Amino acid sequence: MAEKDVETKSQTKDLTREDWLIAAVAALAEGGVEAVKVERLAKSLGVSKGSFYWHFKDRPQLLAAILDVWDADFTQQLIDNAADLATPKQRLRHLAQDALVKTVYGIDSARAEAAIQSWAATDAHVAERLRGVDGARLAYLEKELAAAGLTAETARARAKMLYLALLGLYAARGYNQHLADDSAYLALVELALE
Amino acid sequence: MAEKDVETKSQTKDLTREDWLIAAVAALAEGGVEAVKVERLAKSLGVSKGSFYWHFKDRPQLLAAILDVWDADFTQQLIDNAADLATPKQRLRHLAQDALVKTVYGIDSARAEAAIQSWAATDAHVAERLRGVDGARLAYLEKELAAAGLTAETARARAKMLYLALLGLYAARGYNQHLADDSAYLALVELALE
DNA sequence: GCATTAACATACGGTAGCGTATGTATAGCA
DNA sequence: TGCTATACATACGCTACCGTATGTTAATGC
Repeated sequence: MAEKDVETKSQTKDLTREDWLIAAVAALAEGGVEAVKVERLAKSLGVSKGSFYWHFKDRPQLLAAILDVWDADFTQQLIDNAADLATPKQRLRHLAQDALVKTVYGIDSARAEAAIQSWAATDAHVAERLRGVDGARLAYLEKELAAAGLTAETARARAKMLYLALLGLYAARGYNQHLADDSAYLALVELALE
Repeated sequence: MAEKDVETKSQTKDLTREDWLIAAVAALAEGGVEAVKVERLAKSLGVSKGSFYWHFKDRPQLLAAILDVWDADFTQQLIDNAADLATPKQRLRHLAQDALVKTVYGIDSARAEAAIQSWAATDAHVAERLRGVDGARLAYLEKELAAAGLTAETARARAKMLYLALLGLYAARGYNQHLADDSAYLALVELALE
């Protein structure tokens, strides 16, 4: 009778490199980079680590690939989405909304980013990537704020303010739902636009 | 002259529980909770882990003690320091200055706090402690902002804004010195007071 | 229908870390 | 001088990892 049929899960299909990457980013968002372990991921995916070392050279390569996924799918798409709105204020409000609610592959991008931030504190390569992203975002914010009518000086200060608060909100998301309250941030955006 | 030269390697004296705690908080601030390892600390202190298990029951007890040290020496003292100034604006400005430059036992409190935040994301006990601290700080900020002449509603929103930005600044300190620029935060305090 | 290859599984050696058990040096005290 | 407590050091077994080497299976090309 049923001799060698189903195990714990429906293992009908082979895993792809992207399956591994998504699981890795999810683990990163949930537990930080220290939770991204080869054998733990294998267990959560229902395979052995033999699968991992088929798709990846080693753990450092996985971590580097995580950064690429994050850069491409979690940060780049954001600015693009708001580009087709008419006014700077509309674009800024839409961007803020996006930054607050965004999920990718079912992963809360805020938690992923908070994890990457604390990762950056102990890894110079990650720090450099993150500084690049910060710079691009700040430049965009500053540009839109200036387009909304603020002076160059004020736009620069307000952009930094908005971005710092967003980082704080990301950090707070992990442990303090009350503090990480989206409406407070949206109010701050309005304050920055005055 | 040279009777109190306890640093680095001159192991003429026994270690105290406090020595261990300070080293642990320093490790936390530098590498996060995952860097707080018994045998690593022992090596950095120039002793074996036999010393650790004399002063502490186990690693969880050390981590709990770290939280107590942080609560007592890194958070409580802050508010107290500003209490003897005359006006709410003065107290708020002084508090902001303190929050930005503070070091305890030679440890940058901002980095320590960022480490505790990411720790809180994966540890419910830490999260609860941190929420308590957040609540107290927010209440104080709100009170002073109200005393400075803002309406209750505005004071609440501005307090949250200031605090979120401070958290963001703490997070950024770890990897982006340019973004974590103190003068930008002090400007934000002035904006909040308008 | 046989060899090849993709996609794993299994087994192994090695390191880092935890906690325990036990040995040891030193200071204070009687 | 011997006794005791303090503050360690050393050695051990255990687990969670990493990476490698090699075995296995299912699908595919020819």
